[in-house]
Amino acid sequence: MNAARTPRSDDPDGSASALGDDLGWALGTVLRAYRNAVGEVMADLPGGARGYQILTMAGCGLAGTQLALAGHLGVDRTVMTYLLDDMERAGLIERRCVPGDRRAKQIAPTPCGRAKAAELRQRLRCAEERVLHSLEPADRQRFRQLLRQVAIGVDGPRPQQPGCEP
Amino acid sequence: MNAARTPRSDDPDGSASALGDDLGWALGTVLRAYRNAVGEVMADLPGGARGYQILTMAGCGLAGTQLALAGHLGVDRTVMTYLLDDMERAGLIERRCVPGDRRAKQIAPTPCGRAKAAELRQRLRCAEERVLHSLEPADRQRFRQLLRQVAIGVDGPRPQQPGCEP
DNA sequence: TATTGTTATACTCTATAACTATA
DNA sequence: TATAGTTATAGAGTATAACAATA
Repeated sequence: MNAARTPRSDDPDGSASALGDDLGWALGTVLRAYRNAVGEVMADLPGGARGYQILTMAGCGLAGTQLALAGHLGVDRTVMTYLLDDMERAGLIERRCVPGDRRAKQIAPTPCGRAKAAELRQRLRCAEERVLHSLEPADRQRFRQLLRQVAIGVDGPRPQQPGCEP
Repeated sequence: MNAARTPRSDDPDGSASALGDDLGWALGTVLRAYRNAVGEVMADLPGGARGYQILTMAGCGLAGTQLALAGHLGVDRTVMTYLLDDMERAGLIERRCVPGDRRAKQIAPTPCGRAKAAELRQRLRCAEERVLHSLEPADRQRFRQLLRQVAIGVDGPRPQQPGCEP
């Protein structure tokens, strides 16, 4: 099932083993599949999957300011403005004043936004499971856990690996 | 370590547990980190990480025609034309005639392209490991394996999950 | 008639720069 | 002076449509 780790005579530069270990290809392929699967579920939600993520964060009271939200989602603050404009127009979130800093805006879900997120949650979960259908249930949980650990860790320190940049 | 699965009184709609299980956020975050880490390694390679993937495929003799390559990489065939134009200009690949179909082009690496891919392989692997640094070595292998299994499986059948679309 | 590849064009997404208002 | 947010503009990346050559 795994690509061979030992060099073969017809593969002197290790291309073959590199194929199966290409993290970039696998990540890109899975994210593309995710977008396809989730796209229809999120079709009528402003911002799509990202709009859902904002609603979820805001639902936990963890959204914070627009800048914090932009950092969490990995987009520029200007993108966040457009995104929140759309969501506010749709009545899903509201911009509240932050006590103590009149520049910043606190992002909070409206009751309608909460309801929408709760409605989508189940359908999203199903779409996600379809993406992971080639894993057995136990492996799906394991995969989710590992992926989440990687995602949380990427903002942390990036220690030099031994044997790199010799 | 895991988000709570049981409903809590201050989280009636399950937002909190949904946070840690959001596959889309985790995938997006990890892919973004991957691009940041790998970007500098692939800076001078036409097509970046995608150019590397093409070289790797072609190095194994698995690249096939431009259309097959485009499908594997998940891009439009027109994008593939531009991409291969750049790589051909840089002397990394060449378009060969396919015996039996004079419309199609077989993509093959030049010796220079092979050497470039081999040179980048080690540095790429190091960059990838930095992205995965929050996992222990054993978990990194496990994660790579699971991710690859998902990626390979996404093109297969998408069976209906029980409990979905009721 | 359908398919492979190319070219020209248009669109989408995102970032950069300049601005206002606060700190 | 620096920061949060907005707006206008420009850029990168991608897709759509039309085309030529071939099946």
